[in-house]
Amino acid sequence: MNDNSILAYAVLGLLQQQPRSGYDLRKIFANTPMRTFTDSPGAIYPALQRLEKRGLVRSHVQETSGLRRRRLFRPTVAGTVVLKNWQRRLITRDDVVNHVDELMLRFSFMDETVGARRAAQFLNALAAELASYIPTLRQFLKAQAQHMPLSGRLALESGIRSYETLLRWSRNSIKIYKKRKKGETRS
Amino acid sequence: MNDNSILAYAVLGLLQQQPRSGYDLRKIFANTPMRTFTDSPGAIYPALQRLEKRGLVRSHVQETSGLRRRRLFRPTVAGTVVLKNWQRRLITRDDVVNHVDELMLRFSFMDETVGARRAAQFLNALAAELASYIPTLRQFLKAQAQHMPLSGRLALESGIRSYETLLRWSRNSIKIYKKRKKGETRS
DNA sequence: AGGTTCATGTAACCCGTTACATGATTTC
DNA sequence: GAAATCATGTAACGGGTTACATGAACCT
Repeated sequence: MNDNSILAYAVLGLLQQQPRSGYDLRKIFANTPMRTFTDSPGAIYPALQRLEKRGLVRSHVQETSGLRRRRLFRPTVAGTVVLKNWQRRLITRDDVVNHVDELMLRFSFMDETVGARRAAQFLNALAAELASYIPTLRQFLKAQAQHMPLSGRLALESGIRSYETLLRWSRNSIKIYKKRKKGETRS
Repeated sequence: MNDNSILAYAVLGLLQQQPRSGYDLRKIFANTPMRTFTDSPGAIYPALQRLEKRGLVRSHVQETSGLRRRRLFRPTVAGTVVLKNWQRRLITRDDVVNHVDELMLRFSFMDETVGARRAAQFLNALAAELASYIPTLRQFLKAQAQHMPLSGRLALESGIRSYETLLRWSRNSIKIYKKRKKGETRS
């Protein structure tokens, strides 16, 4: 079977927090910083149907009195497993080059699913991959700068800075997890 | 007719620099920081066919002696117009939220197509849109932080920092364009 | 002669986009 | 009772992904 789409994983992560309807998900994708995901019904409802067909979520119509009919979805045990396995995948160069958004999505639900220890491990792996990737970009820029127009050079510089910011963020976040761990063992 | 895909615009921009074959493009997408684009033949060759069907590029087989046959593509006048119009589009909130990559691609060929003045205008518009968008993210984080798990908070913080870095980059780049302009008028 | 690289393609599949459609419930 | 919102769907379309396929030229 195929891998789930990134939208499907976003849905699975949100359902992990609490049961929600398709419309609930659409509202989240429309009104929060998760608006990078589509809130189109033509994407959400088919995605939910696929998840259910694959046995990763279960749904039943809510039949409380006076309310509009809502189909509530919640993850199955298999769905939770699939979500966790996705989050625990090794971080590859390809992830860093082409799928940073997916990496951040994997991370954003980690506390609630695989726990703080795993989250910190994830950050360490991410920092390592970034620390190895960034120099290759800097090297390319240095070698090619003279042959590139100003806008091209600047565009590349922008990409590099973005990765550097992400590296600083991940190192800083690692510290925060360490601090919190200390606080917990003491209390 | 439909808009061209972002891959199609990347191709069009590269052909604007010099005539290239599908294989040339694949090598660029495989071996340079433009590797965010696919180098799959199943994407490149159909994209070139569509561009030709739409009259935006023209191709002819290179018939030099002793070489492997190569189909060289170059933009038509219409293709150049379409590329420039795409680059000159107004920057929207939606661009900043969902299509930053496309914005950077638009910018990266600007010197060679619409010129330095337009590039500087683009940066000003980008900085303005970012300066208006970032506070809404900060506000959301402040309001929701207490209801969010640590990893969720951090993921959002990462997104905000990325936008802040982009804003700093654009302001810095504006300065560089101003400096270069001064130098040119003086010389 | 055989392997590698060059070079160009095709076809099935998946899924997000866009647009349309329907009806119930709340609100004024 | 009209408009807005809630809520869930469907269908055509486009284009990237994956995998397969073919053959010429170059290298050893």
